[in-house]
Amino acid sequence: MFHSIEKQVSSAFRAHIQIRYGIDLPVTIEQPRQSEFGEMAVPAAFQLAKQLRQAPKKIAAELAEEIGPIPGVASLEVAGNGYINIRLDRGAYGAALLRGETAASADTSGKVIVEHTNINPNKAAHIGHLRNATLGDTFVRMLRAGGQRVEVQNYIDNTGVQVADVVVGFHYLEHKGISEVKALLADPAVRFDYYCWDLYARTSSYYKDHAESLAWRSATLHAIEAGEGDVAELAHLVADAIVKAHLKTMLRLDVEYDVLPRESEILHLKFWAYAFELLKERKAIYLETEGKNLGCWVMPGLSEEGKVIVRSNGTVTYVGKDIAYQLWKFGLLGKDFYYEPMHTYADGRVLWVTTDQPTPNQPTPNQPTPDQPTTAAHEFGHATRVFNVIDARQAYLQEVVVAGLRALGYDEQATQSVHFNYEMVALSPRCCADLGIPIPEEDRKKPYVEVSGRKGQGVKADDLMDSLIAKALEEVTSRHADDPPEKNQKVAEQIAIAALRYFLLKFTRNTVIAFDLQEALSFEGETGPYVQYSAVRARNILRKLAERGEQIPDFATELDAEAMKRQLESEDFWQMLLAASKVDAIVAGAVSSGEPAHVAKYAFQVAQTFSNFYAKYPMITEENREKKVFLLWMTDFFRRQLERTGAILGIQIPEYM
RNA sequence: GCGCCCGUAGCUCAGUUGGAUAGAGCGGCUGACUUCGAAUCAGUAGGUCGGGAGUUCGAAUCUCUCCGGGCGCACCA
Repeated sequence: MFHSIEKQVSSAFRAHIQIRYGIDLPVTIEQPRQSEFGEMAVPAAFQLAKQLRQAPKKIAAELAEEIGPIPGVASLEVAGNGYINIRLDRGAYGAALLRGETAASADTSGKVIVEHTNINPNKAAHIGHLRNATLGDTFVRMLRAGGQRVEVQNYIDNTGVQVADVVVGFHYLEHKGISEVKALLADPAVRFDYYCWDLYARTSSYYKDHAESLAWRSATLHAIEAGEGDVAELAHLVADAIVKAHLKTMLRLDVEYDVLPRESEILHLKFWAYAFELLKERKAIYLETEGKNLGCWVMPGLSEEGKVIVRSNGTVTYVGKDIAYQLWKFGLLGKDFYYEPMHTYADGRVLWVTTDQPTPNQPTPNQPTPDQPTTAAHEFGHATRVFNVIDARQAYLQEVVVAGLRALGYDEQATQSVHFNYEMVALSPRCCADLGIPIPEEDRKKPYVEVSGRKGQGVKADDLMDSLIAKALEEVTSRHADDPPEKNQKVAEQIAIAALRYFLLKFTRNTVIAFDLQEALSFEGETGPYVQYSAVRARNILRKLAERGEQIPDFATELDAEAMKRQLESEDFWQMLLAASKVDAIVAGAVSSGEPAHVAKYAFQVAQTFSNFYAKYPMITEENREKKVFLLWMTDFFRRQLERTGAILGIQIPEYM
């Protein structure tokens, strides 16, 4: 609602300025610092002052005088040195919200691909992976809330060094073959992803002590790349099992995907070979004839020596494969994967995985069948914009990929390739102490410490969630001893996930998170559970009313524009309603700035506003009928807005708290 | 050495893309549960926005410089 008026005001000013001064100015709308100044402020006069060489105050006066009526706006006034402050028509605003007007603006500007999670399938997920997935998933929800078509991809590097190292562990260190690993997988007492976590650490440390054993790694990599033999089969077995474990972990957080493109298919379907020809043909890479990169295919430009794309032994680097993959995402490769369904989510959405050959009797994504209803357009790739949610430390490699697109002449796609970067999750020294991770003396005073996955250090995602759920269950049970345990369990899970997601989202992307277990376990203050608690309280009021034998009023018939106007004369009510009605504006802003944290912050603010409202205005005992109905409507409105905003953050509202 | 990021209240962080009197949570201190459930609310203390210079009507935000921290710059990903 707020957002649509904002857009109207902006375009009205833009049009007027165009006619009046012949200047095309994209008019921005700000929020006045003080609420007494009104609901919106237009600083356009300041920008015009430079070009017109006139005092901003004079221009502002002209604009305010001449612009004429704008729907929803009650008055304009010039303030300060040249601000135009805008007051909204409160009655009309409230009445529109009462009617439930929603500006459903479907974005038709093509499809967006968001690639996130991308965990190496060789061990259990850790806290850093959760930041990636939570950021990516929330951004997807934000885009979808704005009407955007989004495809979620989770790239699986099932042929890389990390998988090879675990295979080395099984094969050379533990002398386990396919049947032994299958036995491990079948053993309910073994958590395979945790097992691999430790095995990977053991392999890494073995390499360190026995440098000659690195030959095992390259032998394994070659076997995997060739795709034949027991070692390759073992690698597939491990990677597939770990991918399933990751999907399960992510599902606990309500994170879902549309398709899993796998590196093995990029290799087998010769995506790289095609991209390689393209790069050579368009002179984006050259064969180095001297120096340390002798015999390599190199992309020039980004660093002094250039970036090696193809090694002197003929194998392709990760960046090379990523260029091919990025081309495919934009539909520029002229090749496609084959697909098969891998999993069906609770809402019927199907998760597809790539394969290297057509699977008989399986519906393919491009040919939906009657029993395979089309929920999204069943054609993967062909995006107009691509967001790659990847750790900031890989910025250089992402630049190389984009430079590759540009060198191939795909400037448009290069600009539409966004590295959605974020800083790492480190651990606070206190947290390391809590977890028994040894840290060097000089690190104890640092705000955070980066721990090593190779050493098997870190916080496993599932362990963290388990701790959060245990803590939440304790809290829930202490308040609801009479409720059935399975219900309390469900509530505890919702609270734990909300706490976790909110914790990971409240920091802006370029802030290093110093993870602290005690802080993450907190359910008070600026946390996910606080947001949930507000929504639950709003719902409780309406339920309490029914328990007292009162009907929930039919708001639309009992309140009209006049009643709204009367009630909203109260500055307090007006400010509260205003705060709660800005979801669309906030989400739109957060999408353009690429900051899910802004949505999290807003959710907290709305929750806080409601808590304040709740404490200040008892409503069940309110005697003035109109006011009572209004208060109840406000409560219901808050509830809806909190649920909506929560849903965008992936936070569910529990039945009780 | 080159490149990118960061420095804001005791702690952890926001700061609407250059706007009006710098905000929040935690922690501290005062208060509020017989009331729609206190995972809450009200109040209070706490700032030379790392230092300096510049750009202009206007700077936490842009430029330069210095100080302090982080991360990259592989024929790893």
